[in-house]
Parts: sequence; C-alpha cells; structure tokens
Amino acid sequence: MMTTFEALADPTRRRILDLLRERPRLVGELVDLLEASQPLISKHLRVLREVGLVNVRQDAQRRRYELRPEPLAEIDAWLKTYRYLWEARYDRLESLLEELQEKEQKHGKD
Amino acid sequence: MMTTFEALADPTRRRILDLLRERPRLVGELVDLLEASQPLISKHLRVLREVGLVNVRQDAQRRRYELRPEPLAEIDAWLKTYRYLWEARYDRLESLLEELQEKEQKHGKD
DNA sequence: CAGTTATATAACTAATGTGGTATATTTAAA
DNA sequence: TTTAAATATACCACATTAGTTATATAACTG
Repeated sequence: MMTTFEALADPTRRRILDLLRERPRLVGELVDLLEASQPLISKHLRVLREVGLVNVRQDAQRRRYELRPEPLAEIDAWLKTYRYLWEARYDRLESLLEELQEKEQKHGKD
Repeated sequence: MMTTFEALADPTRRRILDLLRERPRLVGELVDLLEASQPLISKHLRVLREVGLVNVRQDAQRRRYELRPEPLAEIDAWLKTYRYLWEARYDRLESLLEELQEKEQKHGKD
C-alpha cells in the first residue's frame, strides 16, 4: 500500500485532488473533466481512498468522492521543518537591515 | 526525468534531505548514516540533483552535498491552496470554545 | 608511478505502477 | 424482470524504479 507522498507523486491524482478541492464529485464528472478512461480514474480514486485522501458516499449507483485533507496536513508538518530555509533569506536581509539601523542610531548621521 | 513530487515519494530520499537539512554532508557520511550501499545513495543523490533539491561541491575526491530548498517552496505553494481545509476545522473548534466560554460567563457556574 | 580512497556509472534483476480492454456488480428505470 | 447506467475489478502489457554487484573515474598519498 502507498504512502501519502507516493499518492501525490502522480499528476492525475493531484488533478483529482484539485477538482475535489472545489467540491465533491461523481466518478463520471472526474472522468469527463480529466478526459481519462473510467477504470483509470476509479483506480486512482482507490489509491486516494487507501491513503485517506478522499471519502466516498454512495448515492444510488453513483459514488460521490470528497476530499479528506488530513493526510495533507501531515505533509505540511514535514515541510514545516524546512520552511525556515527559504524564509531564511528574507530573515537575513531583515536582520541586516536592523543592524544597519542600530548602527545609524549609535553613530548618529556622519 | 522526475518531478519534485516523485523525488519526494521515496523514503530514502526524504531521509537524505532530513540529514542535509542539518548540514551539508559527504556521500560517505550519508552511506554510513543511512546504512545503505554507496551506489544506491549516489543514485538517489543524482535524482535529487536532477530536480534541484541538492547542490554538489567537489572537495578533492569527495563530494559535499547540500540542500537546495527552492523546490520545496513550490510544493509548499501547492499545499497552501489546501491549507484552509484543515485550518477550517480548527477555526470552527476555536470559535465553538469561545462561544462556550461566553455562555459560561453569562450563566455563571450552574 | 603504484596504490588507495571516494564517488559515479553500467549492467542487471525483481518489484511495482500506470494505463488499456474486458467484465463483474449494483442500482435505477422501463 | 429485462435493460441501461455508473462504478469497480480482473487481467494484461509496458515502462519505470529501487536495489544489487562489478567496474570506471578521478584525485590524493606514499
């Protein structure tokens, strides 16, 4: 069985998630919107179900899939430990500016 | 060639990134720390290089790999469009608690 | 130079994933 | 109750990937 990261590695599955972000959808809608074969979409949906990224509700012979964002929060938590690295550049600039300002205040305008 | 998402799908590659987050490392260090074969690590590093997640600097016959976080920022940007979904729940909980507290204050302790 | 160290690459294997077509299953509708 | 619609599953082909071992490459060391 797949991990959330593996599930997200496939572009078709990411497009499915993007569509489900707007609202829940029937399998048929996804098939039309993604211009892919029905079995293919069903298989991707199965993967997404298995990693908990979607829920299904049965509505007669239709299945309505909806996004379940919890696993994305886990990914976000992993990413969070890296975030300072691309925010660092801004921080460094910021503290450099602070230093300069302090110097100005101490030295007065020379 | 791989996408950043695909590169992140492999757990060994994520462990490499976790180690490089601390500081740049030689290939040999990674081999020791991950208890994997040297060619395997080299291949994973090649993938990470190809998607721009690491840089290499040559130091005599050694190669020092360092993290390059920019591609992670892209992932973060994608995730960002989903973030409100799991923050919504927390917000709802938070405002529910606020409501309860307000009620307590009005009713006093009964 | 000869040998050693560090890393990359080639060639291979086994496993797995994506996509296709055909079919099963379930429910509604005629 | 037969038929149609919506979806899932089985089975197959192909490509790709993670891992292996053996070897190439390159730079330092004695």
